[in-house]
Amino acid sequence: MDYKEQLIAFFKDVDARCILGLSIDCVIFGFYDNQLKVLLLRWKQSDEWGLPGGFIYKKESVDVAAQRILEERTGIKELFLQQFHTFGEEVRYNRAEISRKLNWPDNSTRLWPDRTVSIGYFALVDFMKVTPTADFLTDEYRWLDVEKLPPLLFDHNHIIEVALKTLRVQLSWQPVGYNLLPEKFTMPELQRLYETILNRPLDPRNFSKKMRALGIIERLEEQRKGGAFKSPYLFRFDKEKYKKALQEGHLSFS
Amino acid sequence: MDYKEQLIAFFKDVDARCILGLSIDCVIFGFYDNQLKVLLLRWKQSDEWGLPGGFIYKKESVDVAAQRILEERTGIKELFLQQFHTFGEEVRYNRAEISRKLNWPDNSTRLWPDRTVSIGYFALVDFMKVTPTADFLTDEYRWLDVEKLPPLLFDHNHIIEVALKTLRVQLSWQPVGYNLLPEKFTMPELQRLYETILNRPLDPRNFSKKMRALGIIERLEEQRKGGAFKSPYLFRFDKEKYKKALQEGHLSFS
DNA sequence: CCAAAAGTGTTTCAGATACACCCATGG
DNA sequence: CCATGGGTGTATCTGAAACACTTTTGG
Repeated sequence: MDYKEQLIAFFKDVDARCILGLSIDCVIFGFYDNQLKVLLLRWKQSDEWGLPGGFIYKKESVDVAAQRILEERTGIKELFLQQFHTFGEEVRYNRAEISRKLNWPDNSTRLWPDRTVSIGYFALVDFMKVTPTADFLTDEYRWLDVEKLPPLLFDHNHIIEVALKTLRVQLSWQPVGYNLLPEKFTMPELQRLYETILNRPLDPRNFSKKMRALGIIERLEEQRKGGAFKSPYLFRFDKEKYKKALQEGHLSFS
Repeated sequence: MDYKEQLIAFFKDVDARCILGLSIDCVIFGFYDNQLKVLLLRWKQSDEWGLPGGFIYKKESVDVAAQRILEERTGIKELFLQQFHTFGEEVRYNRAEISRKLNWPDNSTRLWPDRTVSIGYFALVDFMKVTPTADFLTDEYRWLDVEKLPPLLFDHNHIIEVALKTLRVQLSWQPVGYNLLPEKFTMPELQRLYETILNRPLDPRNFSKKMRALGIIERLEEQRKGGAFKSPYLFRFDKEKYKKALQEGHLSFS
């Protein structure tokens, strides 16, 4: 089978097994190199990038489908995953344009629906624990800086914007640090994470004071060596206290 | 045509004009008699109540569909309307049970899809400005107190709960008072509204102080007469200042 | 005159902000 | 020894919370 035939078979299969006209798009956030990153996939035979996504089986809840898609793409089973918006614009893409951008044979989009409503989920993952895997339609993945995204396929730039906005608003009651950082981290790393998401600088004295006051992290004896400067202490989240603080609505930065 | 034939024709029409397997449910909040109310519809030939809802035309954005459905049910064109969650459980209703509850003829649900994903919207409306209208499937409407709802059709109790939770969280940055109250209102009425949504009492001195400090309302010379007690002053929102305060993130009750 | 609801000011406390210097490390 | 980033405490301000009595009205 050549690619064209494979594509047609793929869409026939989707039509048979999945709900029509409804899809899921996942904005997978990671934190690395002091930058907030999004996992993106490059579509086969093209230079076009888009979000990981997929379809919902006829007998499968939407949440489970999102989890499945995420696990397929990242290999992570337990992760923070949240529905944030459903995108239902009348025109979310131009079929001819997509066909051209993706270098698809002319009639391969016949089975592609006229319009698709997409349910957006965002996930927070520990960059280091992820082993990204491309799907049938794509053959390369990359973590891209949220602040420096190229034009993406479909309305994916818009979807990422909405996800980011949601993340900012929810920063006060979501376990952001817990999910985006490795087990051990330094105070400046945690601060950088919050600064990146909020997109503004925070005072290191006040930040550290607040984090320590909440009692959600514990300082380890270890220090991180290697930089040409004072070795920072390592910290670890106290999972229980973190959850409690979130429930009680602390962790807000106004 | 008897009801059975009408039903079949109705669903055939929906199938032809609308997106399959996707619907909209609207939680329409109103405030009256110091209680937060939801607009519900009674389905024809039954005693079962459910939320106003509808389907999305093939060439229509989901937001526009929600607006259209709301206008059809309330007669109001400009209203506060917001998508809050998409409900995609694998089993959101039992077809046989629904058929029985609604006293539908046995084969009338053939055209009814196996499962439907529903996009939830909530609206805040001025109770007095609404002239509710039943739709094809229903023949009576009623405003019910959110705290005293009977078991509703489908997963509508759950949908209302989620809407209410969202409303509570967003109370700090949504124009709740502006949309739910009539043009002129008293301070105790406004306070009662906030108390009802938050489901806890607020101190009248602090409340009034805060509202006045924000400068989003203006006191009129008029007073409301009629009660066997001191006549309260009437207030009116300063629309511009209200919007500004919301944008700046005031109006939070912690 | 009495019951019911409206109206109003001060004190206290907690959390947020502003702010600057010394320390440790590798090169 | 120097450049770089890490680490820390105090004073001030703002907004939230607690709290009780007087006024008006209709019956």
